Amino acid sequence: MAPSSNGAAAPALAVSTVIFTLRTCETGEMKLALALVKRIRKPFDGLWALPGGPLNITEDLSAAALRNLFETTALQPRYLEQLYAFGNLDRSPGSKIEDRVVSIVYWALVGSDEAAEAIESENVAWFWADELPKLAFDHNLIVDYALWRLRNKLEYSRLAHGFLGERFTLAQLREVYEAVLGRELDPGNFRRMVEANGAVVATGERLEGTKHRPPQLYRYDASVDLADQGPLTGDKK
Amino acid sequence: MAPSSNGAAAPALAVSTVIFTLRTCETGEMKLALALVKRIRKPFDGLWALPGGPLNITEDLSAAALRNLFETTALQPRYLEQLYAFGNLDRSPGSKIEDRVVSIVYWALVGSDEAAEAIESENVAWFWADELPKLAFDHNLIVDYALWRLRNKLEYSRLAHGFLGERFTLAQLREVYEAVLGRELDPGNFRRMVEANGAVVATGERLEGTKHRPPQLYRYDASVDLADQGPLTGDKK
DNA sequence: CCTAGATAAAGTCAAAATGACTTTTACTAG
DNA sequence: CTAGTAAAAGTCATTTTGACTTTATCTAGG
Repeated sequence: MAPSSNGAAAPALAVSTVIFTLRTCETGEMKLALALVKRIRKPFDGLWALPGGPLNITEDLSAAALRNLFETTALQPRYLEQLYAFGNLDRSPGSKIEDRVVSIVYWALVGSDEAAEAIESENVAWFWADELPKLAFDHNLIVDYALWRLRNKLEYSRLAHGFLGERFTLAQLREVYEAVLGRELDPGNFRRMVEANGAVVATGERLEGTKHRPPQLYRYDASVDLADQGPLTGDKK
Repeated sequence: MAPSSNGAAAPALAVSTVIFTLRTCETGEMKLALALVKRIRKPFDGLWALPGGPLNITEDLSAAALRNLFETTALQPRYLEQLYAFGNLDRSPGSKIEDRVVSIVYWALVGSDEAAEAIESENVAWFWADELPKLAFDHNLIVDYALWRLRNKLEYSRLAHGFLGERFTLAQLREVYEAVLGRELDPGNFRRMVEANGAVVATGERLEGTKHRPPQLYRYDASVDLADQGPLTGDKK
């Protein structure tokens, strides 16, 4: 059961994370962004890559993802889910077989208000999800898959909450959906969908100071889970 | 990038597979079954477990899954997909931390005709998915999650093909759906759903020898993929 | 105070999808 | 020729969906 202890060579194990947030772009609309780090050694020296690192032997997989998320951005995510284990032989062309790494990749959502306080530096930066440069290793493929999962999950879960604060208007919630799905949604139909779903409740409060009819503030019903956390937290109905 | 080569202890990596098939039970109806192997050493000596083993350094993750599937049952699957990476610290209670194993688990579908020829022995056997004994490690949790995924994927993909031969009647296809979902489906509505979906085409041939009106034989439209194979094979629309 | 502009919130309506049925067809067995 | 069976086609009321209209409630500016 422990190949590394019987002398045979074993692939190394790393954990990486795709960290999503929503940020306001030049035109004023919300857009999906993700955090990348610049590589400072071979292979792919100088290219941007997903944050990640080795898994400590005393650390759960998700704990490793949280740790490297915190180490790179100084943030705690609102949502974290395992994405996929990437282990193809050709994912680091030119590397020696002894240096083979299997990456277990997580994806995370960070509140857009908090993301503003995230560390940014020469080597850590946010990129628009639809304008990514060529990334190191197979990381473009990984990001594409993470985007696909995010968009799919949004429809039948409370994922949007991962980007918003405790209280929000339906227009804000709709903005999140529009930014993630990349298309406009009809406000009336969106309201009907959200109200039928039942995961969101009106607080009775209103958001003041708009230059139009003040909207209701809503919150998520705490009895509904944020979303499917994988097999580890129950309730697959 | 390679923690095992810099002296720090690293968790070992293994690949396991949940192998599903459909078999006819005593009452004559199809039921979902899965292949298990009996453990012959500690921990969990004597309990049944998912087939699996270490990942060779020169082997892709899916190749390792195929290899251990073949080694235990002498079968090739019709469908193979990565399920999840299980790496919790407490998944092998009583084991020493140095013996920690992270398992990347795949799930596979095997044709019901072929499954009849699979190896069966004292230590390898098929179990009904709804009548499993207590399994080794966290394998009951893993199987539950695999079942959940199977049932969810069935609805929007051609997964059922994984259990059937090239040509099949709509009644046979419906039987697969009923066995996997565990409930009866209306034949008329099922036909309408399948025809609207368009993944299945009539061959023009009929199945003779029934004691009623002979049904059309259908096949899957080859231009449609069997199902989502994860991020590695494109086409997430 | 009145009006224009904005968006919230509610409502309308036709088309499409769904679930529960019925009818007709084409075979086998006796 | 008849009964039994399941295939295949069709019916129908309900629900869901997408596109759209109307009304309500605020601010800003005259």
